[in-house]
Amino acid sequence: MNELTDRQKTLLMLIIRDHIESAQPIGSKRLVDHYHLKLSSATIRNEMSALTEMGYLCQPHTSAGRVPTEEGYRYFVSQMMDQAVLPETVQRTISHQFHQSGSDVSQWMTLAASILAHQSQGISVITAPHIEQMRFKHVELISTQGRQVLMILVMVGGEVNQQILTLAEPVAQDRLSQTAARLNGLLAGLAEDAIAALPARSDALDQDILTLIVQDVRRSAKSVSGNIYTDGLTNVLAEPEFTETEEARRALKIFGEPSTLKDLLVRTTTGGNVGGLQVLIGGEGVWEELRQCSMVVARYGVPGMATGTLGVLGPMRMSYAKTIPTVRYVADLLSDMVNDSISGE
Amino acid sequence: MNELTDRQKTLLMLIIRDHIESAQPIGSKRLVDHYHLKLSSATIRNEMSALTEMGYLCQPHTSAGRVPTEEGYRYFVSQMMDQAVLPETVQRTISHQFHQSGSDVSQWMTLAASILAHQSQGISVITAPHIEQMRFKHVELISTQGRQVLMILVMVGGEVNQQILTLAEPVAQDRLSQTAARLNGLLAGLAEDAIAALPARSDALDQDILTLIVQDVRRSAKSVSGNIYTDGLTNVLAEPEFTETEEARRALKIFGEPSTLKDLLVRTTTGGNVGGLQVLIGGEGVWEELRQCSMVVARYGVPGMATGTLGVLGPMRMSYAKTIPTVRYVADLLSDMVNDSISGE
DNA sequence: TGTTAGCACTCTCGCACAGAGAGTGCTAAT
DNA sequence: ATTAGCACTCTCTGTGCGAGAGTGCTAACA
Repeated sequence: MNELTDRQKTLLMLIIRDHIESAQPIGSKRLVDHYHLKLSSATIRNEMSALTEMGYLCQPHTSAGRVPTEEGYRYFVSQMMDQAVLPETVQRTISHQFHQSGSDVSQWMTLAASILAHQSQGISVITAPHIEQMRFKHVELISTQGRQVLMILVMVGGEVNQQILTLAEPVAQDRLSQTAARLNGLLAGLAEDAIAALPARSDALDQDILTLIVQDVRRSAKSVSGNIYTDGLTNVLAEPEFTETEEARRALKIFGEPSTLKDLLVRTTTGGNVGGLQVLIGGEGVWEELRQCSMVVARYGVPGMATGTLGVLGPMRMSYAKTIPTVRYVADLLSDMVNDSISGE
Repeated sequence: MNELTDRQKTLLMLIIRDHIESAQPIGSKRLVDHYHLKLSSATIRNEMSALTEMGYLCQPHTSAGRVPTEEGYRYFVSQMMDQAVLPETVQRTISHQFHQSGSDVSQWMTLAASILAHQSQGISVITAPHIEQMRFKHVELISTQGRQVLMILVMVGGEVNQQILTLAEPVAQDRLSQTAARLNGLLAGLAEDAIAALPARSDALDQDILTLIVQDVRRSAKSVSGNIYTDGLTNVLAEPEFTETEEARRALKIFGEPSTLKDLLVRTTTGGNVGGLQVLIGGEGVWEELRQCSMVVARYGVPGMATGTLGVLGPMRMSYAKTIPTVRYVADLLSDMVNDSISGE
């Protein structure tokens, strides 16, 4: 397959780069003029014709310039994947922003989504890190008036769940505190199944709370990937391929339903090893709605402990040269932060 | 101003209602046919001409049907405001959904945003309830490995802040618990200024934590309105007035920048009393980007204690008959929930 | 053999133009 | 006060034509 001569290669790269910028079909004459090539347009035409035959280019109609095919984009991406590096100044800016921000996971996520969207001019999506082995760390019971009790559950890794319980009858704060203390001693470091396997408690209140804790831990563990953060929805509306609102609508609708979105991210990255970065071009034949779009996705986190997915969606014509290194850099950054927050425990 | 005859009134209402449905200029003939009026098209034309002169209607061009002006919409809304009621079945569905959902504020918000967007086919926006007098309820300090400490701060009303502190030196969980207990006794029910006015503590750790608590409470109180929840961004893309992407983009861009959005909501509802519902038509001359849009906004919550804002943005042609009662109903519902959660303390 | 100049061909895009259709305003009759 | 009739205006749609851009092919050239 890879029988491209050097000249064809550079030509192809040039065409794609130009088309990404200009959003227009690229003609032979234009190419010569624009890049001061030492070749005539006729030669270029021959090469273009060859590239078209090989499936890297196509023409919207008989007498228009060439436009990259999905295959063309794939080649383009595979070629520039390694060499694309984020300028150090940008790296510093981003890392600075992260260190400025709070230490709250949801703040990281929002920030990362914002950075990705802004840098890539696309739509960014991130799932919060999912703790794969959810382990109990601490529970706190705070009485409010009457039978309402605020339960705060802290997991190893820093995830905090809060929930309001309604007990059968009012219980004094003292007793609640004792219960919490007992359970803290009992459950420290245990995973869901271990907790569920514990023998029944003699104290009824203990037992009730215990049941609720199991429920809560289980719910946490089940949510395949936590919350989804997204940003930059309006970025793509500026792109010429979306002047037809219908196209834009179809793509954006995916982001309306969180469940679909989650599904998309999960499917695209099942088994993807952290650090590996995937570029999905034109929906890869699977996602009909995204036929005109590309996604750059990566997993981040610590495998086996806590991982999440992040990505950028944009038109197939998006600036891979910017998006790919940005996604990679942010993924690495988040991995570090997750790592710190785990090993810090 | 209000010199409309009964016939003009019904005619105006009919025209606007029809235009909201059809999105097209309404002609005299069409009106007669469609609604089986006992009048001829010529009579209608005279009346329409009068309504046009009074500023309630206008024509896109000399020989097209009539389209409501902003003034026309205002009249329409003022007339139907009172009588618009949400069908009981819908009310039940909504209230059911709320009672099904968790007791977490962020869950309420997401749900409310989703319901509003879905019912009104517009873009919904809600600010989380802002506790106006932030009062301390409980603090919890949980040691993690090393000098990192997870501080969980609970406010009266159930708001929970979590934060990771880095102490100067490692401190055992025992000592942290004692500190927390001391502070809990000391600070219960106090507001920010009262905490700040306390005399310095003899214990250095106590003092440090105290300072951080003040900071945190202050930060909570300062965030004019908590998080912003929004939904239904893609709904409006279906509307014909947004086939020109440029228009859509301008309106949607507002929702890209949370700060702008917050500003918008705050400005539109300053001093607005809870329960009062405002309809802003065509940006009211202030919001250039929203010239083609309308907003239905309301405040909810308990004045002086905790309030928030919610609203729906849609094209000027949006279905006020559905949106207004929905916004009102959801606002009331949220007010009740906020009320319960406060008085329950 | 690879490259280039030239040329005929094709297809889109923009524009002008005409006719249909819808709606109006006005006037005169009821 | 209402209505029928009519002339007028304006948009919308489809058609046709010329300009422009780009191609593929052939023949000449290094």
